[in-house]
Amino acid sequence: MNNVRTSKKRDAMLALLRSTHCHPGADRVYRELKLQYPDLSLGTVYRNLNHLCQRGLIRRVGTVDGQERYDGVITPHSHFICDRCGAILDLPEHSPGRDWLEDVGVQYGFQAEGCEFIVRGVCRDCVGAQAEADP
Amino acid sequence: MNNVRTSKKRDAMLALLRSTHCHPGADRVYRELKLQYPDLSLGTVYRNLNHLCQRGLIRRVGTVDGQERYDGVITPHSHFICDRCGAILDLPEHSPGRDWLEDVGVQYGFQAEGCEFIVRGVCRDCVGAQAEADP
DNA sequence: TTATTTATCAGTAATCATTCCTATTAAGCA
DNA sequence: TGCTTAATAGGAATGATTACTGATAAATAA
Repeated sequence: MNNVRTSKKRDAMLALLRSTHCHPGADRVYRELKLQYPDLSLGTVYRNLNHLCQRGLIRRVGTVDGQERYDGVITPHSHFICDRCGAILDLPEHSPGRDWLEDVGVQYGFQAEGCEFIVRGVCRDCVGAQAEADP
Repeated sequence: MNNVRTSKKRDAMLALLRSTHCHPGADRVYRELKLQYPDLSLGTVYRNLNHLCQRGLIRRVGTVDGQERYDGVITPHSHFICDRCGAILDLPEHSPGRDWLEDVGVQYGFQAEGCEFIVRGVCRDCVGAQAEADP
């Protein structure tokens, strides 16, 4: 007796998120898997994204242009978000010393579940496009 | 000739954001200033929040329960976000060494505009509430 | 001060991401 | 093979944010 059943569509979502580095949003996941599963519903995509997050199999990266973005790679690493085109890049891990997190946790009385470091700016492609436009 | 005029409501919004540590969202700003300016419009709140962000006078902190949250204190510091009640706390600054940011910037070709470190978990009040519920 | 220009605003409609609802399907187990 | 119920499709509902339009008021000059 297990209260979580296997689901081909959910498995496909997890596989898709694990195989890409573009940190897609719900709409992107929906459109890509719709090709393989023509009867896929957008509600199913959202439900399974939440389901996978709750089980810790994927992570929310942040919202870009009002859309939540997801990451199937859950090993510790940082992210760069391009404010121009919305691209999200993986960066090497940057976390504070465990002592820093413990210190502020004790000082402020919170229980830390996780932490992330996010860099914002303009990505390589957008910098290049700007350079071409401004001679 | 200046293309930015002073506005009592915009000034009041900036003053409110600078005077509080709760990192309010648009709705909170609207409800608080509605007391002082009964004819305040929600559209004005959103327009001015974007306006102040573009001028670098306030910062977006992140979305909590689907609502964008804002910070009027723009000196470098980190944030803690409570996944239970949505509270956002200010933490001391924690940034990587400038060399780290420059190194990854060169490596990945991006121009960094800013970076932030976010800790998520359960805040002191919610930990206490949980302790009371579970004897 | 008065006139002119136009940034700002109130009010409301529209947009869009996300969630909720209900009947239906199918995964796991006996 | 049935039974139970998690998972689903489809669509309606929600809610934050934006867009639109006519009115208002801040800066500047006459």
